[in-house]
Amino acid sequence: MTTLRIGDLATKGNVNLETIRYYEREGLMRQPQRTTSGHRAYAQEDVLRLRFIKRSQALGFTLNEIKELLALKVDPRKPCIAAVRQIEVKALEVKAKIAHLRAIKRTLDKMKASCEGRCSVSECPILESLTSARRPL
Amino acid sequence: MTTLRIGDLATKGNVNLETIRYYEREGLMRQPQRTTSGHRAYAQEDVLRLRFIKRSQALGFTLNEIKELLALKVDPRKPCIAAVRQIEVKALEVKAKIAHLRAIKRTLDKMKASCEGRCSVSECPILESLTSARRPL
DNA sequence: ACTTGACCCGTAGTTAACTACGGGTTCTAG
DNA sequence: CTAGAACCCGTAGTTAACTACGGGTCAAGT
Repeated sequence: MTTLRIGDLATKGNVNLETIRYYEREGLMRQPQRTTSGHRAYAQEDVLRLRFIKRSQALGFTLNEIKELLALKVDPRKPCIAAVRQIEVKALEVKAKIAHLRAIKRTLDKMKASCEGRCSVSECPILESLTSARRPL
Repeated sequence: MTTLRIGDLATKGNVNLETIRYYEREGLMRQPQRTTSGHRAYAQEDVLRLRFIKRSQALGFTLNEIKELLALKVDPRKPCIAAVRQIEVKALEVKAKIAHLRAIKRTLDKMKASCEGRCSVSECPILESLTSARRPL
């Protein structure tokens, strides 16, 4: 029943106060009630919404994508298929990123193995391999 | 022996011409010779340098890190141990990123498995799990 | 000679996601 | 009652890595 000031919400959500104002401008957080003097008065529900945003972000969603996820929740009777799709798409994206990073890792490991650090800069196979782009990653 | 104009270098390096000017400002590309009229005249060597930058970038190095790598090459007699270190550090960074993304992937996969897309938005375990941050990633 | 494309420079805009600033009100504790 | 924290707003700055713009000069082909 008690409302939260923006500073309280920021503390509860472990974010900067300015971040909340920013999310409001971007349409991620809704416009809260205001006190007569104009201060923002948040409901408990808004803590959950902020948490939703932060958790989604931790899973790799951009703020725009999170906005889409939040839009889904507008009508609670709607089926959630769109949310499932978003998760699937994101999972594929993450999979692709992992594959890319693994390729990079393999190359770096090979480079590392190619030199013990005792040759001179002009002969170092590592520095040489950075110049010759045999296989583009 | 023939020199390249900035446009030629851009084509050879497969980058935007403005990118080369940017790299010059940032100290990644050296100041090239100039024609009497002030146009940049690049040597073949500069193609290699540009390639070095691009390949390093593809391996996940930031421009600042690349600047360090390039600085190593100033004295060709120096040992290359610093380059090896940089590679090691980057390999660890990439490893950590992969681990992080894998954790995210597992969570996304679990979420996906938790719902078939036929429930309503208000009941969907996916959307619920985004609100309750049980385990921070 | 003329046109058109390439180049020059400094500066400003782009993206994402904040974060900070400044100057003015309001709330709260002592 | 007053100090100072917390809030208000709009705007500007941050980071990385470009990319674009505008207004002017230069080079190359017909």
